[in-house]
Amino acid sequence: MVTLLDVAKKANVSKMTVSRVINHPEQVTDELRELVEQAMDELDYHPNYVAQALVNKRTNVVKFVTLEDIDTTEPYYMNLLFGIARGLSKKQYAIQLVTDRGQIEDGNFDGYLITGARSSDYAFFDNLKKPFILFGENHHGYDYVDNNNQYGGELATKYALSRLYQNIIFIGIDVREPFEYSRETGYVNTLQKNKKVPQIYRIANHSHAAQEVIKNNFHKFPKDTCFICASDRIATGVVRQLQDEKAKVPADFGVIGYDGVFLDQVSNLKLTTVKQPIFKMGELLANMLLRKIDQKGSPQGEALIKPSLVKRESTR
Amino acid sequence: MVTLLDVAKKANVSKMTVSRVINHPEQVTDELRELVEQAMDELDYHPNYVAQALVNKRTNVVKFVTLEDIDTTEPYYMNLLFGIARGLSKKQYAIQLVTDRGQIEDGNFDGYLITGARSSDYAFFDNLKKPFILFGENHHGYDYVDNNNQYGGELATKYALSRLYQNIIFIGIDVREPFEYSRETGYVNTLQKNKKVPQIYRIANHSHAAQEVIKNNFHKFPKDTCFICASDRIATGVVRQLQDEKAKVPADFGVIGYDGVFLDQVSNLKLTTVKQPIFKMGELLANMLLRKIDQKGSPQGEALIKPSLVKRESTR
DNA sequence: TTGTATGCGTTATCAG
DNA sequence: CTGATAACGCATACAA
Repeated sequence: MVTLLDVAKKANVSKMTVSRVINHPEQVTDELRELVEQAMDELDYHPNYVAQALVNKRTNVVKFVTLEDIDTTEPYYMNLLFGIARGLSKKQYAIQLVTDRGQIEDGNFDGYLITGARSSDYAFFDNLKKPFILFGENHHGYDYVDNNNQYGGELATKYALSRLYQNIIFIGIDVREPFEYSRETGYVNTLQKNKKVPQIYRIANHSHAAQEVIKNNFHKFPKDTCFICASDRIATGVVRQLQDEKAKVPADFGVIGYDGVFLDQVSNLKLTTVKQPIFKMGELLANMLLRKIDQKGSPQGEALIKPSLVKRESTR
Repeated sequence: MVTLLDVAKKANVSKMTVSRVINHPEQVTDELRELVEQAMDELDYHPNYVAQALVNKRTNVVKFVTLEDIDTTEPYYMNLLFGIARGLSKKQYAIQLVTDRGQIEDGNFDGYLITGARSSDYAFFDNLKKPFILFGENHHGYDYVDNNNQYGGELATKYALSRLYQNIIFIGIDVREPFEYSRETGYVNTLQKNKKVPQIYRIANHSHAAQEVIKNNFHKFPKDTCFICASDRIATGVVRQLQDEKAKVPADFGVIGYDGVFLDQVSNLKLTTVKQPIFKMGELLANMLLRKIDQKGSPQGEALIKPSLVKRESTR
């Protein structure tokens, strides 16, 4: 392994000069700097992150915590994780996935990335001793990253209107969480502006729950109805049941999903959906946490990223 | 932060004794050992892994490399990753996900976990300077973990026979890789033993490719046929197309998938499938790599885990 | 601007 | 069996 000292010898300087070239290049003369940089190149020097970490009282590790009890096979999270990994890689940070709740405080690490947080978890956050960023909007002052859920709701609703569907119904998730209300708000606002009456169903986030609600209420849905769904899971169930009812999708009935990860593409009909830039969100999440760690825990605020509408086969 | 020295003071010993209690407890008298352990308890001492890593010339980081060009949203890998995380957590190891091929040698780490390797990658492995374990069978002497693919093929085929399907057809993936051949071998052997003639199609691993092959050949398939598929993706497509052909599944046609992660449950018909214990495989993968690192890279051999058959709605 | 000394928390080595 | 010392690679504080 090539160390600072090796470089220092080669460049005929002390190892501190080398260290400075790396961390505070402005403090060293151009002449020496170039000499040192050349030596680093020739020796293919790479800093030892472990040694840096030790002296900086850092670990270069962050924990990824999934609070939601969900199926971790949900592809959604895989994308997020890769985005996070990308963000962390710039500073050579590594991830520990927390699989047991008991591991949350275990070991050495510099901070948390937390996903699947519910309002009921807020008390828990206040006891955390290291900096953290949430994935998912909240309005209690915790730093977070999310897609702009309200904007997403608007996007879907406006598109349904533009395709001249006459009745626009929202099929939401029955959780009392900000992300859900924000999507609904985007839907409601847009309808009101267009002098239409909002109509909302709230169900469990499963395709069969969606099938159920369509089955039970199908007689109430006139032709030219578009369903704005709060997730692709729900949208998949809606499409499936509409087809079972021999309804024509997308000619008579439209369906718009939300998320745009994997599920939207395995559905029998490729879904029109509000796509979250999950990878990018993961990257941002990582960047924010690293900055927060650098700044010794100072607040980072919120970061909302705009989702986009992907037009496919479930709308006309 | 509580250090060795703090514990040492409290226990009135040198820090070396404390260190020994942790690493070589047999070298210290019972009396002192208990004293030290008590002090550690009272102070809630936890070793600093970074300092350990520095002195041991370790990093406590392993890289997770996905060579396959696949959609990283494939849920399969999420489970694997969580299994790996579990395995690594015992020694407080962290993961770096490699998203760019260029990052493979970047930074400091102790070894690799490699998935999605193809035969064409073998040359690449020989240049790796750190220990690695492959996920996925190979027969070139590289250490690996996989499910027992041949056993899985047998399992599916035997079950189809036991359900009295008369024709049993294998829909495989058109890659020349050991995992595929092993699954096929399990199928072929079982049929031969039962004096039936094997029949194999090989297609791309996509549901629409599966739909295609069923569509084009449907007239050749008599009632009482069971399709043994090399993946749940393929099985999903087969089911969908059979339904489109108005064929009765599972009464007249059976379908058995392979993998048992996520997809098998979102299919319209819940799939009978050969389920891989992915989480466990991930854990094993981590354990093997940690052991290999401990043993300075000595060979670990292969680890085959038996898959199991999950009986659901796509077989009678 | 550059170099020297010191310490981060741990473990190996060797002395007692 | 136990303790003092040095070392891992780097960065901060201070001196030159």
